[in-house]
Amino acid sequence: MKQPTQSDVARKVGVSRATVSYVLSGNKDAAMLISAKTRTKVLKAVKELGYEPDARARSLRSGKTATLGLIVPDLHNPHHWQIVEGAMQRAQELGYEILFSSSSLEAEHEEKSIRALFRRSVDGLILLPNFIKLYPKLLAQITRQQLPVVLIGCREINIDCIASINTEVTKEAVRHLHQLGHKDISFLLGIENKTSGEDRLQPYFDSLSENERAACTKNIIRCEPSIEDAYKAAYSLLSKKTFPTAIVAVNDFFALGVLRAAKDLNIEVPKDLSLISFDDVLFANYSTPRLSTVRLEAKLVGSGAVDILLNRLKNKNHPTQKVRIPAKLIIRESTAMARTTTQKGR
Amino acid sequence: MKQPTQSDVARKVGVSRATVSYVLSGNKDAAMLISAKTRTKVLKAVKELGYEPDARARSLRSGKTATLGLIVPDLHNPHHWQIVEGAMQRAQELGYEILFSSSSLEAEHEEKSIRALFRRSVDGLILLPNFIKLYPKLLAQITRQQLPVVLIGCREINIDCIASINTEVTKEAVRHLHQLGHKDISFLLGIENKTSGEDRLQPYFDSLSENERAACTKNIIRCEPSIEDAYKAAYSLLSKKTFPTAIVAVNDFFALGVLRAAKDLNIEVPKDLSLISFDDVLFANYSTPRLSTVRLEAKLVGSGAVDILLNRLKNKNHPTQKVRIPAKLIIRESTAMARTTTQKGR
DNA sequence: TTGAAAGCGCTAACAC
DNA sequence: GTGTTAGCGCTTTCAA
Repeated sequence: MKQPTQSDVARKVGVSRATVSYVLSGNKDAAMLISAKTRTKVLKAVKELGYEPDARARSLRSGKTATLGLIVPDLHNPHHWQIVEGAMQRAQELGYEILFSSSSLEAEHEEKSIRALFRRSVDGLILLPNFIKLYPKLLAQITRQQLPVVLIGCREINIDCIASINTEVTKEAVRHLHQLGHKDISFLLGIENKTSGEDRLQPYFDSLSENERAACTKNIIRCEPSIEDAYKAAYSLLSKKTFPTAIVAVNDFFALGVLRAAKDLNIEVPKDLSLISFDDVLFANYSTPRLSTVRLEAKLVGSGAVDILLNRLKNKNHPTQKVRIPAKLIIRESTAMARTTTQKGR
Repeated sequence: MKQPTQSDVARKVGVSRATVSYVLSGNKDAAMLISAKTRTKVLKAVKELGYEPDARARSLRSGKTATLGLIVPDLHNPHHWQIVEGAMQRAQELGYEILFSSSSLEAEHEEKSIRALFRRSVDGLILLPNFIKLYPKLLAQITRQQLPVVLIGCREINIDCIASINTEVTKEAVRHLHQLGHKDISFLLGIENKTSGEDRLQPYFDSLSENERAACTKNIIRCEPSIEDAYKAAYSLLSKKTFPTAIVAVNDFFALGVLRAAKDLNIEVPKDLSLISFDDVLFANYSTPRLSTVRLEAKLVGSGAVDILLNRLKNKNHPTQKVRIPAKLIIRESTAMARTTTQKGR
């Protein structure tokens, strides 16, 4: 049995296809023109047949898809899920759908994903880019076709974007650590271009004292973006004779790896080591110790991106929108007064 | 500037649209018919113009969409993400796309999501159902249109499905606990119909001794599906004068809540309380203590679902496929010998 | 080896 | 108020 079409409905009621279209289209001007009697008859037939309008045909004709594309780098990081979740919820509220794909941290995938969304003719794109700089051609195509894009993370000029602002709050985090007496603070983040978080490096650096900065090179630790890699990096760092009194981890996920490494080395957090991270994912408040972290409001970023994109769709000439979501330092249990000896205090 | 169409390419090369179609279609019979010279000319023009075939038009005409629908109940549970990830990866490998949506644990959403996928004319559907029993009409429509469906979790007769088999391994988990001397084992799971895991209840029950079963009613704890709810439920359970020596939690997420509640009540896991859960999500191996858990191979379930669905698409008359992915008990640090006193041992 | 033409299911301008 | 009709961009016979 095949899916019923508009014609089936029209035939059943004894009206033309256009009438059915008018009844079902959200278009109010058109809907007004149909008599109540006809409308109810049509609606009844639609129900009986279980008719659903074909979105492809509809959008092919109307030029609108009511669909937004969303690409995130990878699915391992809960932070990205939150963004997706926020975007999907908001889109559904507003009658849009999200076509979502992940680039799996591969440049090639990212390009493929974008092309796929092109083919499906999305009305607009939300991008959390990793590699897009590598694909100027693609970017050129996006602009050439005037496909509205909003970027998550504000880097490019003249493109709508949304991001949580970490600059001030990162400084605040370091200040918090300083106030607790920490003078040797490491920063753990992902390989460049593989994870977000580069934006937090500069304010971290800026907040350090001159002395600290001198030792800084050895204090910036980079690792691959899995929790296991973070664990290993932290393990190796904390195995040294002298290790920092505090670590700033670029996300809660990494923090979990650090926590575990500390535990395995019999280093107590926060007594022997303070730890502060970014995201405030769900489990941050349930780990032991609970994580002091910077809440990034990822869900808001996701939903905000949808709002910006829809604004842009309504008004092509709107000036560039740059939305900044304030991040917030949440102090829980993973930060405390710095230990005084270089070695951990037993 | 508008997206270039097939005609633009044809015009540029000086051939007909059909020729362009032949060159680009995966159809080998057709592709063979085109001279190498023409082909390269066409391909060159395609590149120059940045032409991408319109998937809507293509599928409208050909009747195929190369798109699969996937619906999961909610996005909070990492288990579901793993399924999505597995499915997306496999689909991409095989040249299919996944249209993914979440029903946010709401029956109404679930229905809406399915309808939305209908409209987009997916070739098939992968469903992790919560509420579908409530929508016999929808189910009727699915079968009426002969839309291939694969269910995650094997309940319905005569529909393709894939699931991890928990029966034996759940018994094994309880046996493990028994061997450690546990005689008072609670089971923490979600509200019926809101989370998966019902399948683990019966084997748990079956594994209990008669004595244990007598006390069983009070030992089956249900809560809403958030980590906070699990925390509260565990907190209240563990606050009682006599509390179980072991808890089986329906997923690792809940286990985290339990762990935290125990910590807050100064109950040591595993010394005073053993804990075993299901999923083996990423962080299960990084919590303190590391979680003893049943690995559900969620990614395999996701990719397997895609394989089953594509099999079905190739062969409508294939007998019903019921694939079972063996689950595996992973003993880590959250289980140990039962404490001997009813109270926790200090 | 290529081209012409029909039509997938729908919307929107126009006619009645 | 409702019907007629011309495509949206593509694939796919059939004919040349």
